[in-house]
Amino acid sequence: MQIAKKYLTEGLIQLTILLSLIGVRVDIDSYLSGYYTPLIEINLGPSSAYTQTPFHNLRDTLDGYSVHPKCPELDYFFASRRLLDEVRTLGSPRFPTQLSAWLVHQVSATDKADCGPSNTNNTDTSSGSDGPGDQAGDDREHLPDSGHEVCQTTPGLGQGPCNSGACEFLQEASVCDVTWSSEEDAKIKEEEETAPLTQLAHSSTLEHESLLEGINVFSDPPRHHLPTIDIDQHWSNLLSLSVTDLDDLDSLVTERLSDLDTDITSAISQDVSLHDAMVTSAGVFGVASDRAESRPGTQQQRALFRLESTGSTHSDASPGMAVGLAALPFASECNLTGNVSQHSTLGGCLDEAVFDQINQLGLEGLDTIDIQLMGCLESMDPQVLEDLDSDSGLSLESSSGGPVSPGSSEMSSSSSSYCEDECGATGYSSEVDSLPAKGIMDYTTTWSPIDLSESVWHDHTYSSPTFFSPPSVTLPHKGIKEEPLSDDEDDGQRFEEREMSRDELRARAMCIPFSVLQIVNMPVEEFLEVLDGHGFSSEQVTLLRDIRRRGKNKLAAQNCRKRKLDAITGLQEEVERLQAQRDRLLREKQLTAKTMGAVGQQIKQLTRDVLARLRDDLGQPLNPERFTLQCGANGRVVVQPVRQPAVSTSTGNKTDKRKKEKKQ
DNA sequence: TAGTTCTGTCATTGC
DNA sequence: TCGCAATGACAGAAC
Repeated sequence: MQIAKKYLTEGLIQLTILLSLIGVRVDIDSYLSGYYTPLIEINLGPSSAYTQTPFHNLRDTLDGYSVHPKCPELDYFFASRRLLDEVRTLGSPRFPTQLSAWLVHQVSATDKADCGPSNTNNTDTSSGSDGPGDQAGDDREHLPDSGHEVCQTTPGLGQGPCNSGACEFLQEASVCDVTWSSEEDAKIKEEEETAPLTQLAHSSTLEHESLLEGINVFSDPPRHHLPTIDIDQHWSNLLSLSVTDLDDLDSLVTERLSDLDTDITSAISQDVSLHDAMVTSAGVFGVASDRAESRPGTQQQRALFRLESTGSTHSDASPGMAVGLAALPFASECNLTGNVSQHSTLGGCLDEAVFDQINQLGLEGLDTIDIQLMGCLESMDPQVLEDLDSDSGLSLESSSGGPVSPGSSEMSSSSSSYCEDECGATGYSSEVDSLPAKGIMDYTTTWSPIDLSESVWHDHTYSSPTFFSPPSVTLPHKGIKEEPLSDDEDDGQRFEEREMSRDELRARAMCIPFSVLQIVNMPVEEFLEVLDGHGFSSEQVTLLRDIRRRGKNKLAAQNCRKRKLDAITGLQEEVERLQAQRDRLLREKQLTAKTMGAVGQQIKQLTRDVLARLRDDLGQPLNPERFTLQCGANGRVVVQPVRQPAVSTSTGNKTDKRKKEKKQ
């Protein structure tokens, strides 16, 4: 029992180490490419109200629309959300590995029979249907064959010792990545057909491998199944793995891990609670088990509840930490583990380790955002939450004209004038900013605590527009704040006229049948054709040219200012980085000086000792003040007279010595 | 009321 | 030569 305890404790320490590594080493591109689909499923799925915000999808993926990459607020928000999402996404594919390790002792041989002899990822349909440990269920709930996948992916996690994902992980982590062969590639193609079934279990392994090796292997397909090994071998492999591959482990995590003690073993002894932990945690990641999450109607509620409970569980952490923690896969598991009273220590350690790592990544900003978001979410009905989730994107889109959010249809209907122009010819961003006031007032009010639409998301999207904008409006930015919309049409018209730009008014006054956006954005050839083909007067032509010039210059100015701000920001970051480097070098310098001083003292002492043992021609000990030891390049040590420093005060002594030497 | 910030515009330069 | 992007400078509005 003692041995088992030791194994389990150390093994869990290693698992925690791996988790901390997960928290640290996040490869964005890999996730975007390798896990893009699950990411989308997770974030767009209704089961996770917190993760539904599709901001990370806005930039590059939606119908040619993209938020301008230079928008600083967007950058910050996207970066934060993306990192958070990535960390959160780690849960579904990675946790199976951890779960497998936890369940090594749980599943008996009978389950093995359920799993089938050859397929390590089959299994345990009961666990699959019931969902313990199944994180893929949520992702695939929306899929027609979700149940099937759940059954088959889950097993890989909860299998017996020989087939557990831990086995695979252990072996693959230490061996497989290096010995990846073409033969396996062939198998990959076959298995890619059944990838949804096996990839989940494998993905965790792959990610761990990548973490260990510092290489992104997310494109790796599922591996073939490895032979089984016994539990002792698992743990020994795991331990050896840690020794060889985890040398660079963060010391902080290691310190935290030292706190793991009896609670861990007791936690390990309760596999059922771990199952439950995985089950309940699945909702957060969008990965569900059928048992716990089979009722779709309760999913959002469960997710929300889980978020709240997570925050309450970690009372020692800041609210933001707690909230952010809920978004993390391991965090939620920790939380759930902590819900089982005996596991609080482990959960706390994991949480702290993970967040220490995250904080080191500079993700503090996540807290502020997520605090606000969760502040809204927690106060709402789950059903409303679901809507708001999309609205969170909408508020962004409302400023950017993006088509993503469900509310966009409403937005476009009410303000189609600009939304048709997905270009984001956002020199006329003021128009876009006014959207919330027109079309989505309800959403705006709902999101008032964050109020992204008002001031945060100034959409200075300067990307070249593909245009089409409706005649009217270049609304000055201030327009939104000044004038609440009136339902009265006359008031609306007057408001519109009042908010029209000067050029728009001029164009209308000159009977120019083009909007400013059209004039500005149309290709030069088309513009020239318009000038020639419509029989405009010289005044009209001049106005058209001026409007086009001013419009383009306006965009250019916005671009220019944005770049300037970016440059300033970059320089500030560079300054901070250099200051930190300077401080570090100064500390190193001081340390080096100290070391040199100590070594010098040692050398002096050693020299004195040696000289004291040497005798001159008269048999007298050598005076350490007059002689010193010099080590030559060949390694020989010779005794040399001390050179007197050429100081003015010692000139007299020098002359005396010279006289003495001459006499001698 | 002065200072700050934001935005639009003009003039200029270089490609 | 023309179109355009980039940018400095200025002015006006809003806070």
